[in-house]
Amino acid sequence: MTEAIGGIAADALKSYLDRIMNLEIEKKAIAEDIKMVFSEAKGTGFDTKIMRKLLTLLKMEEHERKEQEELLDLYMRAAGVE
Amino acid sequence: MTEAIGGIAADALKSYLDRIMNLEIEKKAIAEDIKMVFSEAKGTGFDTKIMRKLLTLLKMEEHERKEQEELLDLYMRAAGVE
Amino acid sequence: MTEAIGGIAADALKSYLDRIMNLEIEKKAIAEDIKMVFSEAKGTGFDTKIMRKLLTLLKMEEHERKEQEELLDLYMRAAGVE
Amino acid sequence: MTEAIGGIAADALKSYLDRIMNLEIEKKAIAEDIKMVFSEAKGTGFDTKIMRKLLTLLKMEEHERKEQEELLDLYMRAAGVE
DNA sequence: CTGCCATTTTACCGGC
DNA sequence: GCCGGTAAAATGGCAG
Repeated sequence: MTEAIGGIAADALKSYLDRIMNLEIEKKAIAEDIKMVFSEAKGTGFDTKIMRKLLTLLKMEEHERKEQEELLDLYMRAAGVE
Repeated sequence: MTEAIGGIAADALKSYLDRIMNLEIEKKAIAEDIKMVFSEAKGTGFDTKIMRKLLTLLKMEEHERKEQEELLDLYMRAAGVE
Repeated sequence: MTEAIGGIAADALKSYLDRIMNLEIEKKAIAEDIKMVFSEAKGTGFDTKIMRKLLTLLKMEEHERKEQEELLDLYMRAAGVE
Repeated sequence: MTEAIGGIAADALKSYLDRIMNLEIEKKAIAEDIKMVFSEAKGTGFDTKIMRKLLTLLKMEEHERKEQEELLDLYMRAAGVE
């Protein structure tokens, strides 16, 4: 890395950084698209917060979900929540 | 043929969820690409940690520039310059 | 605001900004303390993620909680999740 | 006298939750104070939006300085300067 | 496997 | 009073 300044390495580095930045721009654009879909859904009366929760659950395996619920239940009882 | 379940347009909901899930897949693919570029850079001897720091600095400079412009805008508006 | 530069208003502004920044420092310190408690809890074997969920639930009114659950349920059925 | 519920030290859990909740109350109080300062500033004719922008710029400059130092550190280490 | 960093989610504030 | 954007918190993922 010490020869990076003014050498071939510097060009390579710039190239890598450029590629990354461009990809990040693309990624950001898609994130925008996602936001727009949510916004559209909201405009037709859907609750986006619930939609997000639903998406999370869809990604989760069932046993994983059950496990979490049980643990939460246990903690609630331990904390004295009825 | 929108089937309503409990007052919810089921088809519309499914469509939104589908679109979002597909966009998320695309986004993830780009994230993978970024990772690969880093990995390639690492393979040619670059320090990814330094690369990341450079990227954050570059982004911050850009962001700062933007903030300053916005501030100037606000000032002008506050001063009655339309 | 246009007389702000070099006038009394500038001093007032600085004073406000200072007060705010100091308060933000205090706030941040407390946030650190909270993190430390979580970290301590984790060290004695508790699952901090579940603890956070529990805290959220404790802050929520019961009817509010029920409402959200029912809505989620409705959406799940609408989306065809069994 | 730690009572165990399902293998959970109930007293310990309650204690952690209490400490966290109290700290959160303190934090919230400071947040209120900050709000009051903004409100006071607004009352004397300042534009809170501009104030917020200034604060973000100030924070960003500080942050950037820090990042640059860290980057320099990294460079030196990469160059074998310990 | 632990700590760090990015992304995501949540809460807040100001405007309409 | 809602809604949009903006800052803080929390979750998840990654490198070391």
